[in-house]
Amino acid sequence: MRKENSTNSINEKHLNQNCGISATLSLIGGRWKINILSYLLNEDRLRYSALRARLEGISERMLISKLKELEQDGLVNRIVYPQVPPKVEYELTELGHSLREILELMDEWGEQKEPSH
Amino acid sequence: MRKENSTNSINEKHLNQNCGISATLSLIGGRWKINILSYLLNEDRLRYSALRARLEGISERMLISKLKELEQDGLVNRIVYPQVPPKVEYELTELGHSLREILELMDEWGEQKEPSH
DNA sequence: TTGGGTACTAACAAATAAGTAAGTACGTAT
DNA sequence: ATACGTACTTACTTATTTGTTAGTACCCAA
Repeated sequence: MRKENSTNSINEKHLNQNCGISATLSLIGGRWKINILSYLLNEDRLRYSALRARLEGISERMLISKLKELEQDGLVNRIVYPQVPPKVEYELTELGHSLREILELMDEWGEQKEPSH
Repeated sequence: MRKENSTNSINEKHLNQNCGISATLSLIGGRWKINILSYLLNEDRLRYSALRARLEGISERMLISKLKELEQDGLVNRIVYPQVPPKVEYELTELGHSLREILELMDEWGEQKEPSH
């Protein structure tokens, strides 16, 4: 779905290869990923439906799509229980956990920047 | 230009108010901002033309637009010298400098994640 | 045989971000 | 009078992300 050779994606690729920050942002950026990561940091394992309940306003398409990206990027594990109705849980990988400090710093920074505003 | 009451922007606003990480990301996210910030962290003050030279592939429209956003968000100061041809320098504000630790962590994380790949 | 619960999928539409190309302004130098 | 250097601006196009709506699959239980 992404155009490999648009200037847009060439620029992105180039920056990701030359700048760790860009590379990091490309994994955790976007509207929902950090929230998914945050819930998983605090609650260990969560079922798909539990995540959906916590992420107010997210659509199923977005949730699935972001979970899939996180999984492909090695930040999240998907655990399938072979039963009906289906049960699927998500948890952070070790790499995912290693984001904790960064996320906590960003949270502090964002909160003290705008105190209740 | 932004639609105040699209679901998209409502979701963003809501998250930014309830999550420091989202708020932080909304200030430093996107394709170019972190690179601008990085150069200013390392080189103190830079002229517009110096920034443009460092940011390979950026268009003038993007550079100006990102600088303007950074300025409006209080991360960057714009210093105008009243002379012709024009001379304008950019530097980080105190708030901008306070991102140093976060950016350094993200850089490390991004680099060790994918060692030369 | 109809409906329920859970985790998805697919086709489409809207919104936003990023990029392209061509200009503007204004003193100064030629 | 023309051209130059610097920091922008404008109008427009393309790319990418996000959201909407309506499904699917599966076994079980009534």
